[in-house]
Amino acid sequence: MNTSQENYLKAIYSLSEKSDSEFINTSSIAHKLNMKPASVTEMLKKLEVKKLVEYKKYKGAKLSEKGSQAALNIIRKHRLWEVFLLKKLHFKWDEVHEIAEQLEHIQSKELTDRLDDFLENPRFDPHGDPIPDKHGIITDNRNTSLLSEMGVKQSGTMTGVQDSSSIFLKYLERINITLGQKIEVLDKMDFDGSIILVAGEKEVSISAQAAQNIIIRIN
Amino acid sequence: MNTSQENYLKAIYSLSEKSDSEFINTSSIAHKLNMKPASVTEMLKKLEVKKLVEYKKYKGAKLSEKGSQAALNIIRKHRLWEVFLLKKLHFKWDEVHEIAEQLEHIQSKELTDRLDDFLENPRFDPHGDPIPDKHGIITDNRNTSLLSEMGVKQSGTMTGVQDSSSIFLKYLERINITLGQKIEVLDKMDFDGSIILVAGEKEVSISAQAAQNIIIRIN
DNA sequence: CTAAATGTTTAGGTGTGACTAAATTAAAGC
DNA sequence: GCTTTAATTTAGTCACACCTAAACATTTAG
Ligand SMILES: [Mn+2]
Ligand SMILES: [Mn+2]
Ligand SMILES: [Mn+2]
Ligand SMILES: [Mn+2]
Repeated sequence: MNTSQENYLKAIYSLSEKSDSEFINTSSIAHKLNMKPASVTEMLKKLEVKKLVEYKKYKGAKLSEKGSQAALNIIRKHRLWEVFLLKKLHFKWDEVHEIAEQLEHIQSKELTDRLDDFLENPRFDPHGDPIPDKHGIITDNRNTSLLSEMGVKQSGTMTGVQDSSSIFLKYLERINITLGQKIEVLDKMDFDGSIILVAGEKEVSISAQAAQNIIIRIN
Repeated sequence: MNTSQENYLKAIYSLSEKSDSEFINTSSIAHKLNMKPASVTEMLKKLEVKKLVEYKKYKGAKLSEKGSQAALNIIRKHRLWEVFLLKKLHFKWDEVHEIAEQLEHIQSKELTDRLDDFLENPRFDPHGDPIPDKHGIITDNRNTSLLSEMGVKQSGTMTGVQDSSSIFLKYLERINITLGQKIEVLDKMDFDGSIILVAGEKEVSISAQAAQNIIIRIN
C-alpha cells in the first residue's frame, strides 16, 4: 500500500465516524481528499481488489476489517507523531497536523511501537483525539459532547476539536479556548445559534459553526 | 522535488565523493539505485531542466550548486534521523539506515532544525559520517583513513564505515569492531590483502574487502 | 408517476517514473 | 587506424494516480 491509498482509507474511516449510513459515498470522499469523484471511483475498485473496502456501485464504500485495521494504524502513527512534535520538538498545536500528514506514512511497525514507548504511551493527541494502541484499540471512555450540543449553565473542560486546521486552532488560541480550558455555557442565541460562555475568567461569544467543532468533556 | 529525484541527487553526491572524475556516469548511478541505465538517462535530463545537475551526453552528470545543496539537505536529514533512532528510540546501529531512508524525505525545514537541536546538534551519525549543518556545511577535521590503507604498527580508533548495510554491520559487531573501538594493525598479508589487527584485547583477521569499508581515525 | 436535478461511473487522456530492445556512440585491443 | 566490445541513448510500453467530458443511475419535486 502507498501514501495515496492510505489517505483514502483514512478519509473513509474518518467519514464513517460521523456518518450514520454504512456506506460512504464517492463525492464525500472526493471532497475530503480534494479530488474528483471519478478518481475516487477508480481507487475504490482497486481497494476492493485488495480486500480493504467493500464497494457497491452507486452506493459507495465501507472499510473491511482489514481496511479498518490499516486505517487505525495510520491514525495511530499520525497522532503519535503529533505528540512527538508538540512535546519533544515544541511545535505549537496548530503546526503539528501538517507534518504528521507526512510522517504517518513511514512504514515500520517497530518504529511506531518504540515511538509510543518513548512518548510514554500517550492516550490523546494534541487536539484531544484518542490514540489507538498497537492492536488498533481505542479506549476513550470520556463523557464528551460538542459545544454546540451543550445546554445553558452546563460546564466542562475543552478536550478536543473536530477541525484541526491551523486557521481554526489559531482562532481558538486568540479567544483563549485551548485544550484543558474550563468553560461554562452562559447563553445560546436563538438568532444565529451563537453561544456565549465563560472561558477562565473572560466571557466570549462563539459562532454556531465554531461551536460545532469544539469538543467538551462534561463535568 | 519528490522521493525519486531526491534519491538520484543523493546517489550522485555519494558517488562524487569517491570518484575522482567530475562527471558521474549513467551506469554507476543505475547500479547504486538498482535501476536500468536507460531510466537514469531520462531522469538526468529532467534534473538538468530543473538546474539540479549538469548533464553531458555519454559523459554523465554532475551536481550543480543547487543540486549539491539539495543533496546535502537530504543527507543531513538522513543522518539526524539515524541519531534519533539510535539515541532516543534505542535501535541498533544496523537497523537505523533503512528507516532513515524513508524519514529523509519528510519535507519541513523547521522539523529538521528542531530535531537537530533536540538531539543537541550531533556532529556524526551512528556510522561515523559527519552531519551537515543547517547551511549544508560539513566540518569534519578528523584525520581518518581506510583500514585498508593503513600500514603495519599504525593504530587508531574505529570511527566509521563506508558500507551501512545490515549484513556488514552485524559482521563487524560479531568480531567486536564497533564505533570507538581502538585497533592496531599487526600484519598485512600479501597473499590476499587481508589484515590482522588487535581490536581491544582480541586479535582478528579481516579480509581486504571488509578493510576497504572501515574508517579509522589515526592516532 | 414521471421529469428534472443530482450524483456516479465509464471512456479516454495526461504526466511521472520505471522497463526492454534496438540504435548509436565511445573505448579498448590488435 | 580499424574493428570489436562495452556503455549510453532512443524508441516504444507499461502501471499508477490523477483529470475532463459524456453516459448512466438514483433521488427529488411537481
Ligand atoms: Mn492531525
Ligand atoms: Mn497523509
Ligand atoms: Mn544511513
Ligand atoms: Mn531515500
